[in-house]
Amino acid sequence: MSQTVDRALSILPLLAQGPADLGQVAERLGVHKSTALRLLRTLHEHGLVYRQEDQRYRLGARLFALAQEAVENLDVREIAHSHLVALNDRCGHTVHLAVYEEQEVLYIDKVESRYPVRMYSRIGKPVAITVAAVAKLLLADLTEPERRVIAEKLDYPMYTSRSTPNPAAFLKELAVVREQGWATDLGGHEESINCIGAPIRGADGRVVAAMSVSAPNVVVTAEELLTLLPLVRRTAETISREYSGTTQPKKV
Amino acid sequence: MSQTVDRALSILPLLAQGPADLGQVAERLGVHKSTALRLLRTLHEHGLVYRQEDQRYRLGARLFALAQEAVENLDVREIAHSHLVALNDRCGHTVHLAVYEEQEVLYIDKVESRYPVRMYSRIGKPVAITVAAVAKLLLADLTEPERRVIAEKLDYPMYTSRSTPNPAAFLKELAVVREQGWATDLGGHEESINCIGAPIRGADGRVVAAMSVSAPNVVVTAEELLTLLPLVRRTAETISREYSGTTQPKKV
DNA sequence: AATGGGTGTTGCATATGTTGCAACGAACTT
DNA sequence: AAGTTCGTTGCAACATATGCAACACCCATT
Repeated sequence: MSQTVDRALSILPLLAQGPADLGQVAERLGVHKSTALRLLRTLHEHGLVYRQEDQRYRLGARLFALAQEAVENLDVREIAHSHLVALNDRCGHTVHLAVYEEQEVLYIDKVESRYPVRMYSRIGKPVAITVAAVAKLLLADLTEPERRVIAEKLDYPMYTSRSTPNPAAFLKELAVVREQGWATDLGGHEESINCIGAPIRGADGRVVAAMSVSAPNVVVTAEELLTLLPLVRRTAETISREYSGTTQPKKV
Repeated sequence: MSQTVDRALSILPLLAQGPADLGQVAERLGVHKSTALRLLRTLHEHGLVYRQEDQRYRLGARLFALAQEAVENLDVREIAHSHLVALNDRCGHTVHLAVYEEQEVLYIDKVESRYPVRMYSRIGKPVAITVAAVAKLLLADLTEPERRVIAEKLDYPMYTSRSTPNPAAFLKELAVVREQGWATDLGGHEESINCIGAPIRGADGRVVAAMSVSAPNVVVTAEELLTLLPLVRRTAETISREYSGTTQPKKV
């Protein structure tokens, strides 16, 4: 809606791919060098862009700080955190919390496994949306037309032989998840890693977040992991209740 | 330099403090509501701002993704990571990697402690600059006038009785660190937590990053932690060598 | 040494894009 | 049903961002 701001913001994803000099930025933006310079300067003043010694620009430090503050202000995260830690204490595995936002699912909290073999993931990292247990839970709660539209739009990378292969399979899986109220990812993302997850609901019953427990085969088999399901579901329900409680007196 | 972009970007730190509605944003920005609306819309299109159900705006998901991509593109981090993990394997404690940028020191990587008692920190979080071992290392490498200017500008919160109290003490500490080539934080941030750190240098000898090992008193005493110093310094030197190697053929 | 291409940078006139206004609509209170 | 409050839209006036051309600078080449 605002051309100038639009151009300035387009620089960010561009720099996310790697550092670039003024000429490159101007070219890829389709504007004159002097224009690009002024936009970059403004971004720089706000700390979103950093100028390294070789004069090239890259993303700046304030971005981290902003993302940091943002995540700490999420209500669900705050409420859920202690419960996630408690769950980790009991089972020892990696625990994740994720939300859905604008076509993306992303982790907003994580408690690391106590076992030496850990799975790779990071807060803020977009989730493998077609296979992750938390993604299935969050998408399963959308309306049927929404689910169809998104399922069609997605890519279906075959991380492993057990990855969700296409929209039809994904929609079917979402229906199952919706029905049973929990989800799994059995080697669909990484051959040797299994997850089980459960939804966290707001006062109106809608899914506001999803949590999961992940563990590699070498630590526990899929069957053993599934025995934790009741515990995971109870934890999710506890968080749901607490979250509903605090948000019931809906502030305006 | 660009008024429109400047205004738009000023919205981000504003929303970092918590969600706000259109009126609040317009007021705190000092512009008309319609103007604020258009800026917010542009930010929204780029995913930097999210509109929650109650119509209020808060920071959006893409911020995380951007910060994520940015951190993964840092050369030092990539080179250092495996060494940090190896160090953690050997000693079990929390390992941090930090850089200095525009008056701030921030963590860009972290390997969690294997012990149940962990210290709180998060990648992207600005470091307690007056006490942290990594901060001392990074600042100690600046020129003398730079150090003086920064030391004067900083706040000196007394986290504990052993926190650095004022600019003079800080400058003195930096001189020591600069001389000896390593740094400590013995209960200066959290009474019960000690850290030891070492610098990572580029080909020209300048400090490009700093790493540290942190452990709470309940796990190891400060003396025991100090026995790890040679190991930490060796690791930092290994990383320095590898980093210098890759950046020697200075790209233009 | 001097020249040439490659950067990033500045001042300026033009016109493009942004602004505030006022009026509308929707949702919620009284 | 009238009265708030909030978000939204179209429009005309103005301020602001734009591209240009010229400059400054650094490095490599001759």
